Amino acid sequence: MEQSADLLDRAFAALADATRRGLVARLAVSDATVSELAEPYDVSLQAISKHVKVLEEAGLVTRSRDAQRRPVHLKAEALDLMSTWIDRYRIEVEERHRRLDDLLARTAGPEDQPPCRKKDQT
Amino acid sequence: MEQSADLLDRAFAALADATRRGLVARLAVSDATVSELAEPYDVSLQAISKHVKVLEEAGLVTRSRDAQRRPVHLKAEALDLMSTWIDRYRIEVEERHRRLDDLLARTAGPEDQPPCRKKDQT
DNA sequence: CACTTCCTCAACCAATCGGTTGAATACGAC
DNA sequence: GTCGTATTCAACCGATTGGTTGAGGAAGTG
Repeated sequence: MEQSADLLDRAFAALADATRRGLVARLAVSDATVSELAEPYDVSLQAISKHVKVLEEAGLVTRSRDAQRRPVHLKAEALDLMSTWIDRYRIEVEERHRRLDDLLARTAGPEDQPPCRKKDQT
Repeated sequence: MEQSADLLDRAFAALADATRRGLVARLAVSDATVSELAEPYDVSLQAISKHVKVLEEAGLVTRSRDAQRRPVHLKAEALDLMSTWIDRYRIEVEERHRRLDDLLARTAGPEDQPPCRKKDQT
């Protein structure tokens, strides 16, 4: 297995699939076994098992053992890592946007202003 | 809600690549052309152009036209969508974790605690 | 007009992905 | 031990991905 891939790579890739996002949503409510997770989906149990493995390798879930069962548990840490990454740049660009709007509003005040293209807001 | 599923797919997939995350980080500072974006990377210009296209189809960036240049602009909206999705379940699982800790702290006080099987409470 | 710059399209290739089916493992019950 | 349940492993397949090279479009300059 290629272990060198970044954790963010795998975390984002893991959530790029609607089925896996569904599993995460389900696991946010409570831990569940693979069989329980597979129940709402019209795919094989092996497919869900693969999905859980992807989530596990992305650090999004952990699995313990309880007899034959392998209850899956959602971890907040990887979600936290992703959220932090996104918010860093989201805030940065929103901040930049706000400053640009300020500048435009300031310059457009007293003077006669040619049609000034502000943000392309629909 | 379901309309955004496809967009979430593409947004998460877009950020699953370290190069594209690098482009987003660069674009958070300021808009840039494809050539400028490609400069730090040791791949062809076409490869970066493809990456930008992926970001665009994920709704993460827009492109305008300025003579020959196609300046790329980072949009906060898609980042916001992803952040919102993640935080919903991140908070949910953290909340659940906190409640479990509370329960354990409360119950573990006076009594000696046998391994307590907590089944799915659905 | 030709020339240059910036960028995209098209074809191709190897690797990965999401799904399948079939076999194998791990555990508890009988 | 055998049986049943839960889960994973292995092999395969079609589609997608990230990269390449080569050609070409779009716009400003001499």
